[in-house]
Amino acid sequence: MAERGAGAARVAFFGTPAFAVPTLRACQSVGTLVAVVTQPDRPRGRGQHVTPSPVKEEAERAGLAVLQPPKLKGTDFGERLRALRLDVAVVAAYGRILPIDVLSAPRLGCVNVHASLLPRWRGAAPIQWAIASGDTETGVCLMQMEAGLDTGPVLALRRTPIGPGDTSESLHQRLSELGGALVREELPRFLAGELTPRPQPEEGVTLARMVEKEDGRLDWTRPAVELERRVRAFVPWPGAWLPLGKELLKVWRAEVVPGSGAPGTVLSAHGTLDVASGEGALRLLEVQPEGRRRMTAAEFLSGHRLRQGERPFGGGVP
RNA sequence: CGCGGGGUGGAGCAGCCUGGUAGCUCGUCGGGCUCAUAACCCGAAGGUCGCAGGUUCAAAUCCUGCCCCCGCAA
Repeated sequence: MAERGAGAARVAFFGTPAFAVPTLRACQSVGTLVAVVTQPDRPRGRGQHVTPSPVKEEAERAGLAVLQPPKLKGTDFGERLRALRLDVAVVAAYGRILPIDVLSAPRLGCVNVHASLLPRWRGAAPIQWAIASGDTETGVCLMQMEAGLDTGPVLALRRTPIGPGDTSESLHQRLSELGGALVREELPRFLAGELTPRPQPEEGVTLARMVEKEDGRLDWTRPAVELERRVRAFVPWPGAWLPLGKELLKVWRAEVVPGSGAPGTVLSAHGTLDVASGEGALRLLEVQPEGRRRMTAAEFLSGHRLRQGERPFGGGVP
């Protein structure tokens, strides 16, 4: 079989959310995109309108063929991919596990763009858990996929620091672009056989499980530093939140301040809203009651008279 | 037609069920008090109650339609 130049490489792309779009564009610049695979249009958002994925929208703008198989496992999809005589498939946040027959369909297999420094944060929500855990550095990995979840050898990576002001939104944005750059620069080298797959070490494996609504609940018995990280980690979804009467109060921005008291106790309600935690206090800077817009703590306090010593947000201790 | 909350002086809210004088906290302006202050006192300005129609002697309030914002869900 004759060597093909990188520009002629036959590439398939698997991806779904906005995170994957820069990588999709990178693939276009590296080879010939034979197929773009994304999740089926689903009811989304308020009103539950059936909406195409960001990747599908981008692919259609570019006039690329889009495939939206509802199922991969136990179908002939692997076979259909094989028929495309692919050199490689690039996967970025596709959102489904690829079965063996799909992974082995391209000549060089499938490579994945993963938003963490593997083996740390394998799994669904690496960005959120990196922030929530207080990591000071993260990055993107280009890895060779195998049957296990994010277990394959790493081909190349890019690092980026996590700043004290980073949120999942800002990191998401940065890593998304870094992922695109990674593929644009390293995929040609992979195709040329210039990259050495490095197996992931056994040490340091962590799993970034999918984030649930409940993960956003602020537990006042925890240290304030941890609560503040959750605020940044779970923006924009599920958001850090507190029960307030029968409703939810979302916390968009907060900072750690000195102070102590029974967890959940309001320490200050004069312009600033400080609440005692298990260690230190959390100053709520920007909040959002259900059905209302985001507002500063001072605005919130104008209409919700809270007093020092109250525990309006649940105690954290039953 | 997925479920639900909301749009009231500059800000955040109450009032709506049970139509009948536009209310609260803050801010703004003027004055006073205090060594001082997130303090306190006195006074003032500022509102087509999202838009349009309807019912009524009378609509922020009841009915209909529309616009906009948001939570749940994903």
